[in-house]
Amino acid sequence: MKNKTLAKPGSDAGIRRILEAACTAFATRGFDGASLRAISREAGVLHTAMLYHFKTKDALWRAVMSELFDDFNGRIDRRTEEMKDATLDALARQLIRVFVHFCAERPELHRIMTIEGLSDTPRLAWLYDNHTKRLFATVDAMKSAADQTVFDDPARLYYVIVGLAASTFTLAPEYKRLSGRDPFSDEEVEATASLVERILFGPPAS
Amino acid sequence: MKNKTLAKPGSDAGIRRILEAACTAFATRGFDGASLRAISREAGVLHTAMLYHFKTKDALWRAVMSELFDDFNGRIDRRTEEMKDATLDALARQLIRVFVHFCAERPELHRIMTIEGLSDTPRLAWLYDNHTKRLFATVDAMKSAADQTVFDDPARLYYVIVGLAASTFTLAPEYKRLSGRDPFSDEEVEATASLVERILFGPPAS
DNA sequence: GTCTATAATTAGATAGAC
DNA sequence: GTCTATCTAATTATAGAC
Repeated sequence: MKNKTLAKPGSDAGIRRILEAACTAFATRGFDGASLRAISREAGVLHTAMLYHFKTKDALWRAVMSELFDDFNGRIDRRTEEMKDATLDALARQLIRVFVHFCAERPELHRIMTIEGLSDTPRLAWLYDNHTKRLFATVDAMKSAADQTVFDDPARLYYVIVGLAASTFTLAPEYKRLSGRDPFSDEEVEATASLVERILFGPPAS
Repeated sequence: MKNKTLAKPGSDAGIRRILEAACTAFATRGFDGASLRAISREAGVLHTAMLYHFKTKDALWRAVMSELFDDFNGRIDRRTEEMKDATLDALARQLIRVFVHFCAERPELHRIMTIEGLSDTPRLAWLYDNHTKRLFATVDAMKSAADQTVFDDPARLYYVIVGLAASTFTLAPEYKRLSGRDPFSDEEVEATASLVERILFGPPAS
């Protein structure tokens, strides 16, 4: 037992704070631009404590990505379960909305995906094997709900969805300058969701 | 006159090689990830010679961006001049194709725009004031050619165009893994151009 | 204009006391 | 598990000989 206090010093809350700070840092400054020292300062721990928990910068980055994807996949799975009796068209429209709302709530995932997709690194290979493949499969499952004469290829459909659904959130600082609006506001998120839904599946039936 | 030889040692060709190497480096590894020493090694010059010509890393980055945008704007202006007697619909379709082909030929521009759009830095402010505003104006001039019931907002239209036209080239390493295809091949570039044209303006009249 | 040398800072990572 | 101290290497940038 030893002197087990209410909350272990930095173990639990500390690790969560580290993951949060690392997530923000990797998403805004990229893997190279984010320094372990800056992340640890933000999280309020020493950078040596961070290295004790995560061994290397690479391992910290992978932990961040796994946490983000677990969150996303959980939301997709729950909505799919809720809609198990619905038509494919209704399911696809709902999953697109889950996707857009996730991009708005946690833009870090697609920011990091965008940064890492730019060049062929071991991190991209790891992402592809561990997470991108599954995300792609989720998109692929929706393909027959979209207009087959326009979206005939699953890889292209994937980039249409990501490009349309994520870009105003991913590039929020630029979007704010261009539009004068906050892409994370309720109205803007809804506008994004309807735009993507309409382009992919046409006007809603209702 | 002094001893002016045929080609000055590194002035002309050297500066072009530096700009090329810097362009590639900034686009694949980001501003922070691209080191002056790696760029100079790639360009075959000493990093001190580079600093002599460009003073700072920031100034080198701005020179790269201005060169890229000058190239792009020149192509848009030339095509606009060539089409001065055409309908707006025909002009808009042509400009979209210029845009897509430019993204395929020089993916570095939108790769760097994507990296810099992620967070609010002095570089983003500089980009916006010096180049993005004009690019946005070019897009805005095309807006009445698109379906007004779907693309009612110029800022959203901008991100639809960029998201659709650039993403397979910008994220080429990821796209290659997902699709097994080379996005820069003639067939893929044409497929991208037709997809964007179709989504924005509908099936071609001819 | 080019090169060597170096300043000044920061990076990721390790060792060892506690 | 945390903290101090430190190692090695890399970074941007400058000074000054040629």
